[in-house]
Amino acid sequence: MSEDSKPLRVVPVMVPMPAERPYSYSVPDGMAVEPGSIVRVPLGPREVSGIVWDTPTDKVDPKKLRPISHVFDCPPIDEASRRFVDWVASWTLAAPGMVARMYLRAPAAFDPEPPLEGIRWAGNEPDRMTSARQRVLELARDGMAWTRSGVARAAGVSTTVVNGLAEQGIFEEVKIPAPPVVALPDPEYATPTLSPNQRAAADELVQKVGAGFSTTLLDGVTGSGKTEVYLEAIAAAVRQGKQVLVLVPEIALTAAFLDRFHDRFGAKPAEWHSDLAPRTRERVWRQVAEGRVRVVAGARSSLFLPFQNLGLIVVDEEHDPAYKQEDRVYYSARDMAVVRGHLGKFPVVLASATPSVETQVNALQGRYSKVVLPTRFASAAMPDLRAIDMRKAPPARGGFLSPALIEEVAKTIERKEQALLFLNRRGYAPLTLCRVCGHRFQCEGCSSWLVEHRFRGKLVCHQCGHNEHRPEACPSCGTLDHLVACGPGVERIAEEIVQHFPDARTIVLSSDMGGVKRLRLEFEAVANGEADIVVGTQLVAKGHNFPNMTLVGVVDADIGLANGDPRAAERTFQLLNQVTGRAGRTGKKSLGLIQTYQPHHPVMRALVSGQAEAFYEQEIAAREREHLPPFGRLAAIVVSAATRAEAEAHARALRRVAPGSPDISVLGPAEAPLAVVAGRHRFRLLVHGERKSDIQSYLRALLAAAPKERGSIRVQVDVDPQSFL
DNA sequence: AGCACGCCGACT
DNA sequence: GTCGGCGTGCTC
Repeated sequence: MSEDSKPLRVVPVMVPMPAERPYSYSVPDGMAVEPGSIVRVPLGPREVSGIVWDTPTDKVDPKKLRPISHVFDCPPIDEASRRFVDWVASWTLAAPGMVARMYLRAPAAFDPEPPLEGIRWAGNEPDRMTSARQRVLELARDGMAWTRSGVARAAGVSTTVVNGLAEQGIFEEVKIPAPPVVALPDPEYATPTLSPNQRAAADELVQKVGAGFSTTLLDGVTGSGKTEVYLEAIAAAVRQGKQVLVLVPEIALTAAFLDRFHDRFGAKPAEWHSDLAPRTRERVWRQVAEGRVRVVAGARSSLFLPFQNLGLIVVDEEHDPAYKQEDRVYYSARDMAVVRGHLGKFPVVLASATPSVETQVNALQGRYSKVVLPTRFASAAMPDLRAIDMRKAPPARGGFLSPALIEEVAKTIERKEQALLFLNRRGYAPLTLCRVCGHRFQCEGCSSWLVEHRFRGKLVCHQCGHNEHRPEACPSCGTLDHLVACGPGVERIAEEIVQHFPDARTIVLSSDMGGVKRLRLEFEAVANGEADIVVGTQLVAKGHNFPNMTLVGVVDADIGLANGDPRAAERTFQLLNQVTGRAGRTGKKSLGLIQTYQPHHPVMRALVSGQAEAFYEQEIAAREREHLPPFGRLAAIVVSAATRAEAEAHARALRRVAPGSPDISVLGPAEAPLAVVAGRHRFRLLVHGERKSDIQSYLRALLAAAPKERGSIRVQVDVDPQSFL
């Protein structure tokens, strides 16, 4: 039989690199691949993992074709996920290969988990019986398979006892299937008691499960019981045999959610986030792919897990800025969750007490359904909120806390209740300067001040992570002991608190205090009453209930309002609403005090009066007036380079080649507000279009006409930017 | 993204 | 005279 009579089978494979289309590979005889198969392919001088695709590619020179080297024994990436990759790539202008790469983040999981080596009682008895042997055999005699260490631990003996028995042929070797990372959730485990409002809301969500694509905003104040409501939707999906994804903005803080889920389903959901141990990470990935994991609670990257049968996504705290990824592929996990639901023909629930303006408008205009939970559940009362006008009630010299706030802290701890002071700034002081020569400590690589972290004795750049020892003498004039810290961070507030309340137990909670585990322990300790006063960054605003916390003080409510971000007011409202909502979650009388120099600012008024509607109306009207999202479209183009001149020249070049358009305009370039980050100088262009403009096509045309990115120049496109730094 | 190839400075 | 810096180009 002649070689060339066989038709050569060629398939497209999406490889994890910035290629615009899949590459073509030949399939060796006898190899079975299908769209979605995960394969190993040669790529240049190395081998990489890729996904067999199903969209046509350009004709490739047959001489270039190379064969697939290996097909993994792994369930294929499903059709909906493949279309999702295509869609995300096309929306964000990222290379499809780079989006596909996000599905391939657990290479060790492409092969099946090896079964555990186990033993089973073979029916024999040992020559001599000891009490330790007796205990092992008591367990093993029922004929169940055990691991050696498992039966040893259960019997309270050392594994040498088990091995000794094994040597005598008491056991037969068996393979035990790899155990599940989490138990199966049981939707009938605990039927919840819901208020009439919650019941109605839950019913509405449950109806949508299994009924095709829909997006629903679940809008309810902090403490109204949103979680219980969407857990019912999850139960419905699980009953239908579907997989469920719960997106959470900050997985480290979801211990409380995991517990509530366990109370409802008798098992925890699988977690997915960057801080997982590698082994766990692989097992979760694999078991999601096999459909063994039913429910995942995860950070935004869990959108790219290999679900086989996804039937519901819940986006908790949908307004949270942490859903926006701003490296490599720039995407909004909230928006992409809706896309994923559309492609997978299943419902998406967006939950928030303070929905984003975009989501509000989508609900108002009927694109999303809206389910409202108006009141706090059961006994939980809303905290009494008051603004402290810092112009009238200034703090003592050198301090940052007004007497009114300090007095309330005193009363709170006297009642044996807990107080929370919130300041969204890590470290001790955001700026250090020399009182003699005025020298300011700045990062060498960034246009930002170094933040003093007194606890660690370091000056740290919050932009690039650079840190140095805090010197005794000014590096500019050499004067000793004349460096002065300017402004407060949480550490400094804690210092002030300790001065006022030396006998109280004060704790600082900040994201720079270690990994997920450490933080969870700290939160647990606070919930158990092991602290009287908590000083925390925005970490404390997100999703943890402290039942005994009856006072929340916002140290500087104006922090987020100063910058030129169009979402500044909205963000501040959301954050402060969330943090003040930490108070009084179990019905005790509670108080929220907001220190501000702008007590008449619309944000403060909306917070104090509880009139969120009026505030949102204003925000929505302003967005509409200025044709800002969702009434218009935005994309940022950030040009960075090793020198300011290169970055500026290239940014200007992009501006020059920008096509004319009746409905799209280009603003800039302007130097980015953070002009230098990690040694790279940055210029920004802002592309602004009308609501219906095809901004992606416009951007593609612009980039196609752009001069080549030479030298250190990099161009990054951010469609629907959330940050304007 | 990763990797090799290729052309200019300080060293065993 | 070589080792190695990272600029440029390519990967089915």
